[in-house]
Amino acid sequence: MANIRDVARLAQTSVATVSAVLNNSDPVSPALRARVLHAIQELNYHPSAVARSLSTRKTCTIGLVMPYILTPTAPPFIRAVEEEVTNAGYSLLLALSDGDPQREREMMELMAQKRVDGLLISAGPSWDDKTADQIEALQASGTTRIVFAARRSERPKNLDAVVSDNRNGAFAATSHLLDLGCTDIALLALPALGLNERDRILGYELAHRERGLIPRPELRRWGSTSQSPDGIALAQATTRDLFTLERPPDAIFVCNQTMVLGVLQALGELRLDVPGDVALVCFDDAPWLQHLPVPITAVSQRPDLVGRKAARLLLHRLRGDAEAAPPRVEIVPTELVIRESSAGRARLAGAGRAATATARAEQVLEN
Amino acid sequence: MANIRDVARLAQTSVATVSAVLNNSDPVSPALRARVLHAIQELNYHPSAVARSLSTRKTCTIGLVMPYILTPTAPPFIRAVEEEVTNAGYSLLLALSDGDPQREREMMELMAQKRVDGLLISAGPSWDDKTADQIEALQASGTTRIVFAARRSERPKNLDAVVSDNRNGAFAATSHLLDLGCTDIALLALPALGLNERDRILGYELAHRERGLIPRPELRRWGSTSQSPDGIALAQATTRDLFTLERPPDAIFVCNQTMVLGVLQALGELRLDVPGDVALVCFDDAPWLQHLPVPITAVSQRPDLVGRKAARLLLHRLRGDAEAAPPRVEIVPTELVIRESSAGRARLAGAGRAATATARAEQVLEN
DNA sequence: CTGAAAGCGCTTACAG
DNA sequence: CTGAAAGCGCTTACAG
Repeated sequence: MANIRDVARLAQTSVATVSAVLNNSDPVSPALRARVLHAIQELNYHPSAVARSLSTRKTCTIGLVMPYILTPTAPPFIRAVEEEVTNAGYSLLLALSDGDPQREREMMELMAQKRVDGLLISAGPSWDDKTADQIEALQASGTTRIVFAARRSERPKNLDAVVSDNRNGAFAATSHLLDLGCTDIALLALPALGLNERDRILGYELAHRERGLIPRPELRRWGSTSQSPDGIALAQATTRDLFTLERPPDAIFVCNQTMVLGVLQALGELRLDVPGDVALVCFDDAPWLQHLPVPITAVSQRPDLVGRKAARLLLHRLRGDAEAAPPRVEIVPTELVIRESSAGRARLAGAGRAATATARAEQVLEN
Repeated sequence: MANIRDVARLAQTSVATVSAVLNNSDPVSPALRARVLHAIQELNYHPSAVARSLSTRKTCTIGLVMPYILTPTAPPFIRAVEEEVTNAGYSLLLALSDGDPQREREMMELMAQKRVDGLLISAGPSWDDKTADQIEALQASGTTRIVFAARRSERPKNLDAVVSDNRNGAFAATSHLLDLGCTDIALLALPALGLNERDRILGYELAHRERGLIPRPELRRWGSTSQSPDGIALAQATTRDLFTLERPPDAIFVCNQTMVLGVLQALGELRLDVPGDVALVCFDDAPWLQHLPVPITAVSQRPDLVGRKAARLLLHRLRGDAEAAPPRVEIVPTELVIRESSAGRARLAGAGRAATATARAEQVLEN
């Protein structure tokens, strides 16, 4: 493959001049520039970004390390990050850790060796201190700017972060159910390993506490993060089990979309009516949730905004404008989109639990 | 940041030796190796992959250029690619063109400049000759090995490719509906820009032709690739329109998941029963499709296998084992998963179109 | 405006 | 086993 010297030779000039026309760094006479451009064409020359990076000590590459891509929020998140990064003239190096802390660390080390200019990290649910130490060392070495995106962790402290408002989303969902008069709200939670998961549980509890209530412990159940049939089956079994309680729930707050399918299946088998017998709210929205026979109330997230803001924050730091500004944690609002699976209950209360309602309510509450 | 010379100095040896312990390329005495390792620790040294790449002329990086990530098949595809690539010691550079040929070309040029060892390309729906020329030049320059993945194109010829069996998937779906006695099968197609889209239409037509039938032209409608509410609304409007025909369809083959929501919405409004009045088959499967009140028959794809095989093929070429072997086109089979939305019709035929069926059939036909 | 040369941080014969 | 040196392909003062 041709290099810059070949081009210089063919254009009868020096490599410095070729470099100048390549980067518009120095003025070059039109005639010479034309000769150079022609030589580039002729030789099918593609300047080596590798050599350029070695020389400039910048790779124009952003790394993104995240645990999963098979979640509903991952694709729009990645899409937004990629868009921002590309528009700023950077490339995106993607690494998926599958939630394995060991892999997470290896991937971060690799990103460091590849000398990415910035690193976007979505902390896996099993994020540990060893990983945090590594991040701190990386950050301290001063070569790579780091921002938590979508999933942060308490360690390291002093790291920029952009995440969804999980707590208020769960708080709004739970408050909504309480407002509707539900008294026994089951929580189908995700293993509380990460901050996101814990914040959803916290929101559920705060909504109760605010009214001087304490949710019954037996109503809190653990689901699975798995997007596969296992996740569905577990939610189904758990729901069945909830209705063997002496005092079964009159509402269920489900912490992810996959589990909703299992819950609905179980409720169908038990011939329980939504929302007549049980109100339902889901964390995270999707088109199909609103096109079900009984549209499901959902906490809608904006993973695209999370990605966009995280990328912009990182890029902003990289430009050096805010090099040493104090770390910033941005919380992207979530929205409660109220649909029949919960709202129908208000009407039913008036009508003394008439037949399955058909009218569709769709209001939006912003946090 | 410390470099290899700093390490050599601290360990009181030469850079060649440090390099040797870093790469296990040459035997080094245990004592010296320990000194080197200690110096590396001490200096928090991360060898520069950039410098290494310049020297070795290999970046251990694979590029992936694809149009969309917001489709149901993209995430499992990317996941599999990333996994294979990572396990082979490579990194993944991801670029999303959004289907814009201009961007597609810029991204490919950038990948070339970054000197990726291999390139996985998912041809956008608007793939044009200019892009094909560029690919050919890239391939000819001999630095980057290229494989079409998930979406190929007729040009350039002689390129490795791994794609889903769109044609047979559509063929199986249509044949299944014809076998059930459907005579007027509407096709809700996607704009026929890419090979994938055209193959689905082709499969629909071949199934008819095999029986000496020719589908009525007014039953073929164009939907949208959009995953947004627009895509749903268009499918909804189109479905309504289909039932203003003098002779409306008794089955609909829908070419993607998003459109199914619009179709179901329209059928609901028209108070048409699935599968009693209209049988329904969807290209591409999803968990929620089988948990709907009437589970939907679907052509199930294996985007993960497509990604895995494409990555492996590329990696295999890179290892040089099959450097110059003739190009290979792998077609990954699709499966028809038969559910109530079509299978129910067989039973109804027997029962003289009784009330909505409730039994669930789930068989699998392999192509 | 243009050109010769040092330097970015590695690897890899090559000589000892 | 170990060390000095050239080379990978750029950029960037620096001198003309």
